[in-house]
Amino acid sequence: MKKIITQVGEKLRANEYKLTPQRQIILEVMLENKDKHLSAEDVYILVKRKAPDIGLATVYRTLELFLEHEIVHSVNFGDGRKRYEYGDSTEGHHHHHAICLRCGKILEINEDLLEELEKQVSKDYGFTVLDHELKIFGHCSECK
Amino acid sequence: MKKIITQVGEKLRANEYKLTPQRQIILEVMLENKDKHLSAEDVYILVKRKAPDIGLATVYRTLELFLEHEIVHSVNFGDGRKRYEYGDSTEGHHHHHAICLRCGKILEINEDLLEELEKQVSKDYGFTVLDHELKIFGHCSECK
DNA sequence: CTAGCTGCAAAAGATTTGCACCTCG
DNA sequence: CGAGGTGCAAATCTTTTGCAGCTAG
Repeated sequence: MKKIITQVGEKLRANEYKLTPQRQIILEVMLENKDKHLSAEDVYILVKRKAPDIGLATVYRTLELFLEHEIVHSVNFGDGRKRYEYGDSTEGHHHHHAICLRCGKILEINEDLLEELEKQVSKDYGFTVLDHELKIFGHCSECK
Repeated sequence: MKKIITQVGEKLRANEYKLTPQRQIILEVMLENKDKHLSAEDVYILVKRKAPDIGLATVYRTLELFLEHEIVHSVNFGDGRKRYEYGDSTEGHHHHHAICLRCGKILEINEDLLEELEKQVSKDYGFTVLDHELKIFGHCSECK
């Protein structure tokens, strides 16, 4: 994990940004909560435990910064808040989400069977595909 | 269109809801703007032209009511507001969206090549798929 | 040093809610 | 008539912004 923090620091510095203690702590929290789809507020609460003086605005600003630098990516489950997850969505190891409409549980789907569809779309619409996001709605094994 | 309005009226009445003039006008606007991804505010502006006395709260309440009764469905493009479109997403004629990251244009993708993936997901995760939503990000033919 | 950061509080947007009055069925 | 609807304004919730002081490099 130390290594990742150093890498991120370099990535930011290469773009004239600084790796402040606050940013480092937010990064740690994101790393400790992979696959958790944290909202800005969630991150704020977790970060507060390590650094009580941090401000909510800093969390928002940092997450947006990380988003631009593809350190995190975001998903929107339609519940009125943006959620963030560690990892670059353009690196190809993006997963999809299956959302249970009864219990609200979110499963990670790690298969990527969309290549065919992407090819089709670039052919038919002249669209260069950079990323995709798939949400599947239904009932999980426990709820049906 | 008259026919659709009557059908919706019956659907609502069957559930103890009323088809008021306001709701009817909102429905008309949705029908006249299929495939347009209107935000609540967009709908409000369009509805105002036909019925200037309508309130924004009514538009919100009505769209949520239509959503529950599967008269409209909603999409979220991550721009901080919910968008609505006429049509039931569970009927199978859902389309997908290709979003251009340069000009913001949204293309409708009408192919449905996700059946394979859905089968895979029900097999591997015991998840009953009811609906899905796919967004593709990239550059459209004009922007690349 | 100084451009970039931070915390705080205020502002901005989107959506929801309380309430007194109105209306569909 | 009465349950459900409506408009309005106020309230709520998430996210953004202005600003004076702070700090990484």
